[in-house]
Amino acid sequence: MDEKEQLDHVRERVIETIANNMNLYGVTDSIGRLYGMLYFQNHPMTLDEMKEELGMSKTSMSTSIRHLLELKMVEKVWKKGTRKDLYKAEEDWHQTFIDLFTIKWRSGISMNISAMSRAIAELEKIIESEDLGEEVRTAAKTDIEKMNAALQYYEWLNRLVDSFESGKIFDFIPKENNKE
Amino acid sequence: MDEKEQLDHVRERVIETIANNMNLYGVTDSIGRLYGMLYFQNHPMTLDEMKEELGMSKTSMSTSIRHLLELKMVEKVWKKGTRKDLYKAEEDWHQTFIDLFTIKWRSGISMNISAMSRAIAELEKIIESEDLGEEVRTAAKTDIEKMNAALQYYEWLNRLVDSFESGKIFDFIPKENNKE
DNA sequence: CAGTACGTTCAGTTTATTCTGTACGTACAT
DNA sequence: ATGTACGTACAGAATAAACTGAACGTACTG
Repeated sequence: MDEKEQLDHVRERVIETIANNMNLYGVTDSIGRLYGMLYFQNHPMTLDEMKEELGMSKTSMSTSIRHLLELKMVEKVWKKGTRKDLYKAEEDWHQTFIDLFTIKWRSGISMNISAMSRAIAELEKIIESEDLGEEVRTAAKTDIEKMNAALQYYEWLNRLVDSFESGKIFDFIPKENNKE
Repeated sequence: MDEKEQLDHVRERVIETIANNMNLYGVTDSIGRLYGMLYFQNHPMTLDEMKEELGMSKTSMSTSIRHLLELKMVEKVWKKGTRKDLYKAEEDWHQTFIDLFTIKWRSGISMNISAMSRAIAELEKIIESEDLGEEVRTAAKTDIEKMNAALQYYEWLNRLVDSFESGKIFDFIPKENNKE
């Protein structure tokens, strides 16, 4: 068997594994495959080249790349002389991981925090009502407790994401493992 | 307006927010809603009660609960006297977060690590071939480099998940925030 | 000013996922 | 044993997501 073929075959298998893994990040297989392909390509690619390489429509390449751009897994590259847009894969996966978390989680967290806070305030107002059945008051109180617990969690999560974003997480879990 | 209604309304809104957020964890809306509902219910529930409460089929409840069980977001509760299965929501969200990560990521990580390792070994074997075009050799070498970088990332991720699973992450990011 | 080479929007189609109702198996009760 | 109450497998229907090709807008080219 030809070595070039072997090489391609190994590459493809690895790309498939990467794509598969990227499901965990909330990314579809085909977008994952696109990323994997770009990662092993040693030069930025145009949409047409991607389309060619993956045998998919240009539309798909366009939307997939946009998706990857939003997640900062891919960046646009400028090259004079060509009118086509060029894209390359972000190579630092630690950074990719962090960006992904930051982008996807941050807004969700803050939405939850504000929703919980608002809800707690409303429940506290309800509790103040004079004419209130005892069982309703108890229910409101336990709800408030649960929401406070949730709030505490979201704030913890926020601090976790902070430590990702600032890179401080690497003080705690270093990129290089010295231990073994 | 009746206070009981208000209470229910607030609760529902919060549940909706939670469900929405759980998308980030790779869980569908309706499963998220089921979890949220269970979280605010102050007693374990049967499948029939859930079905009633959410207005969905019992089949859905059964499969959704199984899903939540797998993620350890819900646990089965025993109560003598009834033949029905009872389920309650895991209340500690920090723990839930950790379990989720551990369960969903661990296997993916190790699959990737082994896939990468195997691929690297194969490429190194290819490089050893005497009759090998120079450009193929170079390509193989850069691929190996990229795979090594990926490997380093996965090992980092594994150590991160370790710190979640062991609870050591809380030494670094404490559950209670003392700072502000 | 055409003319061409791009990327992207949009509507329709295909494919995958979620949801439901019926049917089934098991375990307990009588 | 017979009946009943439960959870779940399974197949089909409803819903959502991914993918495509044609049409469009923009920007560069001659």
